[in-house]
Order: sequence, then C-alpha cells, then structure tokens
Amino acid sequence: MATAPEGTGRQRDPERTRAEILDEATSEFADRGFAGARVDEIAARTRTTKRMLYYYFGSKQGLYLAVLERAYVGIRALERDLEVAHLNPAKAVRAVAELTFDHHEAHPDFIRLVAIENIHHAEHLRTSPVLSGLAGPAVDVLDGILARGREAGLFRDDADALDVHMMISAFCVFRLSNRHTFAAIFGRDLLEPVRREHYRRMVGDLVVEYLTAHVGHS
Amino acid sequence: MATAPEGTGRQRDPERTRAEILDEATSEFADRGFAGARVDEIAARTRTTKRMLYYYFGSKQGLYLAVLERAYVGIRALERDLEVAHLNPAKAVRAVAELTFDHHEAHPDFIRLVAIENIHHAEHLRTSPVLSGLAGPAVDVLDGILARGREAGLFRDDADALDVHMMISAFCVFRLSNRHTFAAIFGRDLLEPVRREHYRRMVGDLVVEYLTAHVGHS
DNA sequence: CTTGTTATGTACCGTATGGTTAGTTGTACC
DNA sequence: GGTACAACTAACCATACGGTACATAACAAG
Repeated sequence: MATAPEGTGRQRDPERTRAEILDEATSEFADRGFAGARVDEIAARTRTTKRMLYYYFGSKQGLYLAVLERAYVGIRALERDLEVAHLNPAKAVRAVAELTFDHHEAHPDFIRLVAIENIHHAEHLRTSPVLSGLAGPAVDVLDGILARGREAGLFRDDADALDVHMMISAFCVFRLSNRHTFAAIFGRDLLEPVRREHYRRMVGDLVVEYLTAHVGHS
Repeated sequence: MATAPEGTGRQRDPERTRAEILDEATSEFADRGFAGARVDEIAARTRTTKRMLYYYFGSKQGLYLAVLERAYVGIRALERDLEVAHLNPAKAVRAVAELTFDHHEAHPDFIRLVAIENIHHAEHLRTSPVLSGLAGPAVDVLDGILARGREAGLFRDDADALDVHMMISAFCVFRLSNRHTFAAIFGRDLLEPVRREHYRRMVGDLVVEYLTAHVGHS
C-alpha cells in the first residue's frame, strides 16, 4: 500500500509536481495566450524540467487543456452550492449576480483563459469531455428563480435563464477582460477598490430593474 | 505632380499595397492573436512579399499597431456623428445602445482585436499617440443625454456617462467576444439571426430601465 | 537485496519563424 | 532617353521553440 505522500519528506511526489506544473502553466497561459506562452518558461518556473511537463501532459496543447479544465470546474461548484430558495425572487437574482461578480473578481486568470479560449473559437473546450455538460447548475438555479418571479407577477416573461445569465456574465466579465483597453482609452480603472461597491450594486440593480420593468403597468 | 494612382492600370501602387497588407494582417491577427499570427502567412495572402511588410511597417509589432489603430478609428467617427439632440433622453440612450450593438455586430474583427489587446494589457494601445484621446465622442454624447435626463427628473443620478458606456459595451462586446465558449457550454449561439432583435431590444431595455428605476418613487 | 516500475534529469534535434541582405525594375521628372 | 528614387523580389540567416532520446535514481513489493 502506498503511504500517502504528504509534506516535504519525499523526493518524488507526482501529485505535487503535477499541481505545480498546472499552477505555473495557468499563469503563463493566462498571461500570454496559447501561442505566446513558452513551454520552457513554464518549466523554468517549476522545480522540475520540461521533460516532466511532457511526461504528464503529452504536449503544449494537452497542458493547456488541463489548465482550462481545472479552471472551469471551480466556478460551477460554487454555483451549484448557492442556496437561494429562502430568498424572494428579486433578492435571489441579485444574489446570483453578486456571486458571479465576486467569483470573477477573485479569479482573473479564469476570465483571461476564457478570453483566450474564445480567440481560438473554443476549439479545445468543445472537444473536452470534462467540459461538456457544465451548463447545469447556473442555469437551473436561475430557471427556478425566474419561474417563481413570473408566477408572483413580479418578473417579465420575455427573458429566459440563459438571457439573464448572459446579462450578468457580460457585465462581470467585461469589467475584468476589458479592463486594460478601457483604462487606456477612458482613464478609469474598473477594478479600483473605491468603485467596487458601486459596480457590485450596479449588476444587481441592472438585472432586477430589467426583470421587474413595467410589470403590472401598461 | 503625381497622377493619382487609380484603378488597376499601375504595376506599382504603394497605397494599394499598404491597404492590402493591412487587410490581410487584420484578419490574421484577429484570428490568431499577436503571437499566433504568422508574418509569412499574412504575406502569402497578399500579392506582395514579406519584405514589403517590413518595408512599410518595420516589424510584426509595427504592423499589429497599424492594424489596431485603423480598427479603432472607425467606431469613434460613428459615435461622433450620431445625432440625438432631437430625441427624448430615454430614446437617446437607446439609440446609443443600438448604435453600439449594430457596430459591434458588423465588425467582429474589431472586437477580437480589442480582446487580444486586453490579453496584452493594452500595452500597444497605451503607447500609441494615435489612440490616446479617443475617448471624446462616445462619452460626450452620453454625458449630454444623462444631464438632460436628470434635469427632467427621469434618470437616476448615481451613474455617470462612463458607467453607462460600460454597461452598453459589456453587453454588446460579450455577445461577440464570448460567443464561442457560451455556445460550447450552453448550446446557444448568441449571434443567431432569429435572436438578433430580441437582444437588440434587450440592451436598450436594460439601460433605460436601469436609468429610470425608482425615480420619483420611494 | 533484488527487481520492476514510476518519476526525473540532461542533452540534444528539426524546423518554423521573425527578420535581413543584396539586388532589380517601374515611374516621374527633366 | 537618361537619371534618381521609390517600390518591389528573391534568397538567405539566426535562433527560439516545441518536442524527444537516452540515461538514471527513487520508491514499493517480495
């Protein structure tokens, strides 16, 4: 039986080596894109050599895919565990919006990887079995909230869960992914801490006001 | 005096050569990113050779910058010429939102270049004299509309022109820039023609409902 | 202690790629 | 029709880069 490899006692530790490679690869890919990332550079930043990188992941593309998969799994777990049944529909969508807002802000590398993957027409994402069928949680939660809101006569009925998810993502993603060109042109850093609460309230307001607009009127 | 180089009569035509290089470079850079783009590939797609590319633009980076500058100039001209003085504030913001929506949809390459530039932390954009001070038109127009809306007691006063511009851009940019990962995960193509009008109305509603929310109430 | 296997390090390779050197030809002007 | 310059071509170069061949050392099991 294998004694669990813990701490720093071992000289050989595949788990740790793998994780270390993934960590450095994540930051290199997020920083320079797929083509711009350098395999030698990733290897140099770990305690191992380039050889190990190919030993575990086969190719640059294989490593990139592994990085992408690990990054995507995180956010879905969060969404799945969000508990909103006890909130009224308006507060519930706001909670979803703020969860997205907080997660994206806390994981800029994830956002960058998504941007990079889009430049490549999501060709890696599309062919990864791990990443197919990730849609579940986020959409289901929103679907439930919208249904409740419509039944109560609070929400408009011409927007579905995917539309709302898209609205929220658009706002939260843009704030990170377009931060640099926005700052360069308009001179405002969208991530400045002083403005954080303002924008956090803004996503919530945005989606709630949109959903409750004119319901009951004309 | 130079007889204006027109038509196809000439064997040598610097203007045409330059433009042709820029066209092909735009699509190559937009398609593969800066590092992924191949200088040889760009040259092969033009009627000239790689040497000309260096003759006119000096380096791969110089060419990329020229591409970026040309792409950015277009949209600002549009915004500057938008006439909204005769519209009431709500209709005016909606017009701005729809102009952005239409432009982005018509120029996917521009959106892709912006995404790529953001991956590079906007380092090229920041150092380009041509691209500094491009903020003007879009913000001024929105600023005027918001002022009118607030004076008339129609609009809330806790969002400025940049905030609104950001909201609109976020929505319109996301629809294009994140099209592929969104489709891969959720199975919905945000650019499907059937949904076009739905989304176009959605940006307008979004920003108008947000701005007019609760004004005059509680 | 031996042995098979997994993990790891060193040194190297072929080629794709950005960039250049050197020379050639069309065009305007006199 | 000669001349000077801008526009253009072809062949070449150095090296950065993804990837590999080969050797070896740590570990678990008997």
